[in-house]
Amino acid sequence: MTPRTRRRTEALSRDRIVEAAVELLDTTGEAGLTFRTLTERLATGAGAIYWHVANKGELLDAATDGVLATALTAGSTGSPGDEVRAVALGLFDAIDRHPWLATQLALQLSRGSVTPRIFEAVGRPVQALGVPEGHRFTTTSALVSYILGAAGQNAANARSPIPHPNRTEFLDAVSSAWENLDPQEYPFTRSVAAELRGHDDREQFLTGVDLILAGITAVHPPG
Amino acid sequence: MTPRTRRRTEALSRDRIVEAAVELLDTTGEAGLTFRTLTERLATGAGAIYWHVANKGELLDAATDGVLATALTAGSTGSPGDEVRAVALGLFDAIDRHPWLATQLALQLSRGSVTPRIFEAVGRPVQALGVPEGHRFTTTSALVSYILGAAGQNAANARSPIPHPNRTEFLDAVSSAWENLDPQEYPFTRSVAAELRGHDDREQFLTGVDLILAGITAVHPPG
DNA sequence: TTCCATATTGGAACGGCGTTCCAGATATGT
DNA sequence: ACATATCTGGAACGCCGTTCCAATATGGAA
Repeated sequence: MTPRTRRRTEALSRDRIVEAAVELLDTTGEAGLTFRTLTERLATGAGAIYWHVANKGELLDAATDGVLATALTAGSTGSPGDEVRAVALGLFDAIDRHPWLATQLALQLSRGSVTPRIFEAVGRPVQALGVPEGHRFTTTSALVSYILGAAGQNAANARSPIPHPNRTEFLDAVSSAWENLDPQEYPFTRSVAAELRGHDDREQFLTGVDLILAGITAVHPPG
Repeated sequence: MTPRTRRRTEALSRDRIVEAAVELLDTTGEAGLTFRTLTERLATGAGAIYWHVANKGELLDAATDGVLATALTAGSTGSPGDEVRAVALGLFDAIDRHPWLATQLALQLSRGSVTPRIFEAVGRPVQALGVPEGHRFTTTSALVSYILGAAGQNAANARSPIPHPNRTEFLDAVSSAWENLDPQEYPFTRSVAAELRGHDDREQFLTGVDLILAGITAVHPPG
């Protein structure tokens, strides 16, 4: 089964290309993935890559699909509320690990298989929560919007232009900036600058999920 | 006051450049704004533009600032809940009119003056809603996340790769696609495909805002 | 084993992008 | 009026995604 003539390097394949693309995206950011860096990393030429992948968009789609698949494999254990939290956290953490995911999800939501996958994962526990027919689509949409919006903002912070050595220092800087805003124009923002300091992103994200869950049970009381 | 020697064309200025950029973004999309189309539109050279604007990022920032300013001028009339709805709708409509805003807001949220402006507009009525100190930052963040997430998804649909002649046809196509999904893997998504048909984006967006408002009053009962 | 059609590869080349550079034109202060 | 600072237009640079194609590797038929 071993080919008589051994290849110089491991055979190129769509999977190997996508894997390298994800690695480049994770380590060097969205701007770090170019066909030139990719050809260098894979020790090949552009034409070879284009034989396996139609264009950069398809490459990004494939990268998104792969990462998303592992993010959405949540075991359906616990109450519907717990499951919503689990799915939400799965997406949040995936976007946190791969900030480029936020951009891609925003771009792909209109097409492709991304929307149904996310919708299914969030909608199932929503239905189990007792949301009546006719409200399930809207309710699930609201949750998905929040999840992607919050995770996206988090990702935006992650790929901030100015890199910050540690999180405390970063929060201090933003908090101080808020405290120095014009008191006439920004009274509220100034007043919550202290709350910003030392908050945990994940925890805050979950609090938001709970807020929406509370709204769901308030609007659609169980029983 | 009129200069002795009349200019061939109206004098170039930062404002005129930003104005042209917004127009190009609105009419030809994010990819339609290039320094070449801009020089053509303004009948000048690249160097002239770079004299007034540092780079493309600053140009996009300025365009975002301008559009956002008009979007956030909401008269504070009505109950706190109404005001939250008004601010949310203002942002939603602005992003609907200028789909490129969604991308820019996601990019700029970490820096610049964008975050405080939005935070202030949303946070003031949140405070008026009776949310106690220590919860205001998190609550406002949740609302902002939902607003930007939902509006962003809407914008993604707007700049869909395949242009759709009318909305009904577009919804029919997506709805049919959902109904044809694998029954084993996508039972929920299939079951809500009908709800997708004929829904109104703005209305659905507001329903989500109300859901969160209901959650806020449930978690922090007034009085 | 030899041969050939097909599958795959590497790299040169193309047009378009953001940006830089600079010679010249235009405005301003004395 | 002239010297200085401001502003302009366009050529050129390097990088991008993508296309094209000659060269190579592969696998079945003869």
